[in-house]
Amino acid sequence: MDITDYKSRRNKILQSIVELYLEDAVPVSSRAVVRHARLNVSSATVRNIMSELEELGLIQQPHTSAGRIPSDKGYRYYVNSVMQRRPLTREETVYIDKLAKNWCRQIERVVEPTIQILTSLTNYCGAISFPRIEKTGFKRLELVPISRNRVLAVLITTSGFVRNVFIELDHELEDSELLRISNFLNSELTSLNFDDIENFLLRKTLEIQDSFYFLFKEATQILEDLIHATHERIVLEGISKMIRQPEFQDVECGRRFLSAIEQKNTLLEMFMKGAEGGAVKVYIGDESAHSGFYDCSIVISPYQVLGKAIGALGVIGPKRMDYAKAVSVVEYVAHKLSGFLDEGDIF
Amino acid sequence: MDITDYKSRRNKILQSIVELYLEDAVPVSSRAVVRHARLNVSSATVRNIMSELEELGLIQQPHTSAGRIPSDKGYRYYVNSVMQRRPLTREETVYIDKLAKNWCRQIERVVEPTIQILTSLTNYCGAISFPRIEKTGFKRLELVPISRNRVLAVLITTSGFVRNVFIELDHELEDSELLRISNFLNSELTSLNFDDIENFLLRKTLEIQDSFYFLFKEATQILEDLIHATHERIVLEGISKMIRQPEFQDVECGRRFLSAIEQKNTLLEMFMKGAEGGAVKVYIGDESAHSGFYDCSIVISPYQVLGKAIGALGVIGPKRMDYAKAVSVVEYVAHKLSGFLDEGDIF
DNA sequence: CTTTAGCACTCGATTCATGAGAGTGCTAAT
DNA sequence: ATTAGCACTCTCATGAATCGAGTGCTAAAG
Repeated sequence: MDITDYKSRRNKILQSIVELYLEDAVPVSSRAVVRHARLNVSSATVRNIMSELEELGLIQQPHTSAGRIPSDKGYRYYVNSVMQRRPLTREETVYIDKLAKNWCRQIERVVEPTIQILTSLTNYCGAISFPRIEKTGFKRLELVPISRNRVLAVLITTSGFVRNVFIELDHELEDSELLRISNFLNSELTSLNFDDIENFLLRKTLEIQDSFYFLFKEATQILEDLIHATHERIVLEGISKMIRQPEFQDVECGRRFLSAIEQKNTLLEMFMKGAEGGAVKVYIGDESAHSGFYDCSIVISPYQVLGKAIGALGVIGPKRMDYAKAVSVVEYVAHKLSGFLDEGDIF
Repeated sequence: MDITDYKSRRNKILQSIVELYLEDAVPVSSRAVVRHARLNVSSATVRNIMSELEELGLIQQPHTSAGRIPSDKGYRYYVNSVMQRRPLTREETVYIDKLAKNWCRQIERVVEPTIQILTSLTNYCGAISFPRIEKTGFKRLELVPISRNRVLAVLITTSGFVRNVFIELDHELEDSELLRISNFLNSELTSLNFDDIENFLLRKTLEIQDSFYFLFKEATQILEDLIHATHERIVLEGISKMIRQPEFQDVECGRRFLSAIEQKNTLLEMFMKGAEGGAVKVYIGDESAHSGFYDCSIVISPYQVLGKAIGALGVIGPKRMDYAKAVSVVEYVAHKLSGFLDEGDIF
């Protein structure tokens, strides 16, 4: 038996351990591996290999004379090198497509069906961060005069989302002046990124002619207010499904988890990080930096508009999660959502 | 000793039992009552009265030779007849006033600080239902043409909230026609209630002159879309605080609770009911109709605009909650929020 | 040299008995 | 009507005994 055969058998056994543990949340014995992996060897042989795997730090024993469970390192190795991508089943894609029909150009109407997909299909917590307006493009601005020095600013982004904010102006403005501002911005900024817009405005401030200066200052203020109006947000659901997972039988473990997911800032930060780069990311246990997620793993994918990540979505499950399935679902949903957002050009 | 003295002593003992149980979540013994209620009688006397209270169904024993805990009926009696209103402390009002400064004319910006107040001050779950637009008044409508047959409708309500929706028109409309529609609606509907508006439109449909008919139909469609755009919603936070209460030591109990609060529909329904009438309502255990809340009590108050309830806010705590405090906090916050909404006339 | 049958050993989980302690209910005395 | 006193009940914590799943090691077999 040459070396690759030998290695592949070891992988097979690791795979069995991960998958059996995923099913039952009970330490896996050598006999169970034999049955599951259909290797034509005895449990004693498997035991030998298992102790190698343990020396490598890929699996561990909760106590002598118990079966083995994967270590964090073991999960990592499994995800990187052993796990096989499992394509979604027909039912799953049908279900996703059905719920995705409910998406429409209103943030809440995107968030809710999406989370529903994630939680129902995985039975873990589903989460999605709101699209970051700075990463998306300017489409159109309307200024509705409300009273002497109060204006309702309505902003439409390239992906078709609307954001509005009441603005107190420093000076009273004529309706015609308001119109001049919005015309100016609409002509200058179309399709610019908000990141770029802030630069653009700064640059422009220097070269602007005097008569226009006041208006321009107001315009800048309005845009700034709009861009920073809604602070970043993240929504998460499916707690009750998650808490039914056997690891949360332990009360303390459950409480730790609940505290962790209520810290929306930390969660959001993690999703921001998950939105960098293009691919699905998997954080296993401690890798997610927040100690409350020690027993969990997180699968995150960015979603994009015109190739630019503007947010992230994913699932938070027990470390013992069905990575293959989670990755497939998250990936597919993110892809589909990105497609939807790209069609946002409704003009 | 005459009968009222006798009754008052019984009440005092019930009160002690409720309050001691509130503190420690441990069945209350006769000795503890003696100490707490400062009655100049022996524990044996208290024991006699306690067995009367038990016969009345106000308290119960988890098992022979344990102390007593209040029954649902006991809590009810306590809330109705024994509990003394406790005014908020200086710190509490200061805290509330400080957070209420963050309120502004954007629903999310009202919801979040409010929930924060409720959860921090009570250590239970805080919840608030979104304002129901049907119960509030029409202030202003803007129609922004987006493309040939697509319009962004922006609606401002009397309490200063904004709602917008994209509308696909059945026919292409000129900008001037759009203007005519919005002018018409703005002049006719000002300050009408949305409930009334739907009637008004129905009535008007019959007497409208032909030339205007098409526009009018479009207008009706737009308003309908706006009114029903956002489905009712409710937000709840503070789960991790709640789950730290000793009754949720029991895993099953915690899971039941978590399942219950994830059923947003049921929760919302309850809050709708809680928004009827003007006063704070207390639902104890089973009274809240949803079995998942069997171990919980709910304190709800409507919040109003111009005397009309448009939503509800409250806390969900263990049955063994500090009713006096919860009622005070919920009442004060609801009152303050109503005041804020009444100032919504920003024109 | 690899594989395996066999067996002793380990350790968690379960069961049962025991005792302590908290609290009651009842009775008889005040 | 109240209370001291006491027997009784039930939970909870502790510890011993047992069971069984699973391992690691050894020696034999392929």
